[in-house]
Amino acid sequence: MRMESSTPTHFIRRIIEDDLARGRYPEGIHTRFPPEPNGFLHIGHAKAICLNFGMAAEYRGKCNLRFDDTNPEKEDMKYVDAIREDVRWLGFDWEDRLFFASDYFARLFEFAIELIEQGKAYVDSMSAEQIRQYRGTLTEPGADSPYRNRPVAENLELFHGMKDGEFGDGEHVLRAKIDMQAANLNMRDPVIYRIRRTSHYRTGDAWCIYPMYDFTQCLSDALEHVTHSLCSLEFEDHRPLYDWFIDNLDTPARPYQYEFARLNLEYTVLSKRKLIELVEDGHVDGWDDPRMPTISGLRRRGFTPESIRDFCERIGLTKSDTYIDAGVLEHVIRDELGASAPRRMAVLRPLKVVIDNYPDDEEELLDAANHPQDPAMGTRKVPFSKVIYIERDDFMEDAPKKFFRLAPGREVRLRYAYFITCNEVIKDEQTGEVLELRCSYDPATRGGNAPDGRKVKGTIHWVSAKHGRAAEIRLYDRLFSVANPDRGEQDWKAYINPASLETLDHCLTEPDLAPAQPGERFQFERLGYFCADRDGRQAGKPVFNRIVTLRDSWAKISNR
RNA sequence: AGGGGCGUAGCCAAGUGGUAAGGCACAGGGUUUUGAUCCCUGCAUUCCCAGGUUCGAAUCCUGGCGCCCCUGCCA
Repeated sequence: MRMESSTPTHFIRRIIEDDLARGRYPEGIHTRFPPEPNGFLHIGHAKAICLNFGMAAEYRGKCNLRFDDTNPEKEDMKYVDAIREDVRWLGFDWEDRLFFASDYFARLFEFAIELIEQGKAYVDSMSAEQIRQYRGTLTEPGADSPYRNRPVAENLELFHGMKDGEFGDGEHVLRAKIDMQAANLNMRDPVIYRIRRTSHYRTGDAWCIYPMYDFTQCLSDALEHVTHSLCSLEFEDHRPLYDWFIDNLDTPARPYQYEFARLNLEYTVLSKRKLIELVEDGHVDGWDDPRMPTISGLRRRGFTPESIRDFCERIGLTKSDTYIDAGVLEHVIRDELGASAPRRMAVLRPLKVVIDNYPDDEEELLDAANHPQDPAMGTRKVPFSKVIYIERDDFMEDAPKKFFRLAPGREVRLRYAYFITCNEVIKDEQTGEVLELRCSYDPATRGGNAPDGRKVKGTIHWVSAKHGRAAEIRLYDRLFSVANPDRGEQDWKAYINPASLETLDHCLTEPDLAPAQPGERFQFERLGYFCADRDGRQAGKPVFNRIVTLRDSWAKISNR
């Protein structure tokens, strides 16, 4: 149950409340989510999305979606489309505030001119290699570029020349003139414009110079009147630079940057580079492979927007490096689906059961509740007949006392149906494999209760052989076999779990499941939560993804 | 001549000088036609360490230790 005890507070919320209390933002706060459209969003981005849109919603402010697209070499429209879809799917709305840094290229250029005119930026004509050498190191100061004191007029002429395509890539860059001795490397005359003769996915060949992140981010924030610019910890060192541009330029607003720790999740990786590698090397089936920590992967797996928002709320927000226990993600989806998913029966690994004393041609429809705690979800009819299939795991020939399921001579309840007792085990003479069970049923127990008050400890699920429908079911396990693949002795890829996908091709479901639409979620009783996959359309039979298993205390007991 | 951050339970995380919230996980018990759900109960004499200030310290001071980030014309 979500017995939330007051919304958890965190330092960002405190900063905002303090600002509001001081009356600093009579128009309300303004945040933004600024992804670069060079890949797909993952659960780590969800944390930032929930924070930015969440704070805006909570304090009746606004949140923009802004594509930070200043590097033409990596960006593409297909990513902006995917990102828009993912943010919207998560439940957030940027209304009419969809922005692109590339729309600011002209204004950013003017800001650069303004800096040059003030003598606070210069065109440097050293090579990338030289610039690196002049930058110094972590412990040694940098040295001024010989071009550092170029006259303003010359800088202006050169910068216009850069813009007009008079130079090749790398011939010149524009640098902010700050302090080559600064202890903070970011302040050692950072490059703010570079020449790149590459078509931009939005501006085409209109520009051949592109602004750098540090210059773009703060000014874009200012242009959009962002009040609280929230980003991850690795940009803490960039804050002085962020402030420097804002302080030295005539901007329409004064945004402030605050940093929080990014998400790390056990048993997966959350870096764009690694995710790309998983896709390109074929370790997974694409960006939306249900094993991927991408938003699209989680969506296809069967996670709901609500569960992901709940996750982001539960993990907290601080500045300390964290590794979130994989159990938290499992918990949020179980929690939601436990309350909302209709129950159905499906058998993953069928074992034939013949009920000898049941009439050969008879069949009947039994009432089954769609949800044990929620009568409002109604009931359905489940067909029953002489031959059924049960889960192979629900039968043991030599069962320990603690095993409550079916075994020779033991009686169990077939959910919503009858008590049955196992009388005979038919095995393959060669292999010893159990082929089928011969059982008898007690007609008096129809519906699952014995008039004589007799109790059975086990209740198992089943599907009528005659009425069951074939289905393919995909079981997913963790993508990596260790909690922190980044932190091991070996390369992270050495820890990829080779058994992260198990496809079961001969599953049987109750007939009600045959028309399941892609995206529909169910609890298969006693097994877990499952989501119909789009592949079912082509396959001609339904395909279900296992979202997560049910908690299984028997597994814990039997593993001991 | 390095700079910037962070250390509270297995994992997260409240706490801001008044005697360690909460969640996940885990363990035990109860209810149960899902070994599910739900409901109880337990789970830090102590907050990275050592000194100090104080009637009183996770909170303040001093000194250590550990971990993360920073030397792209990426973001």
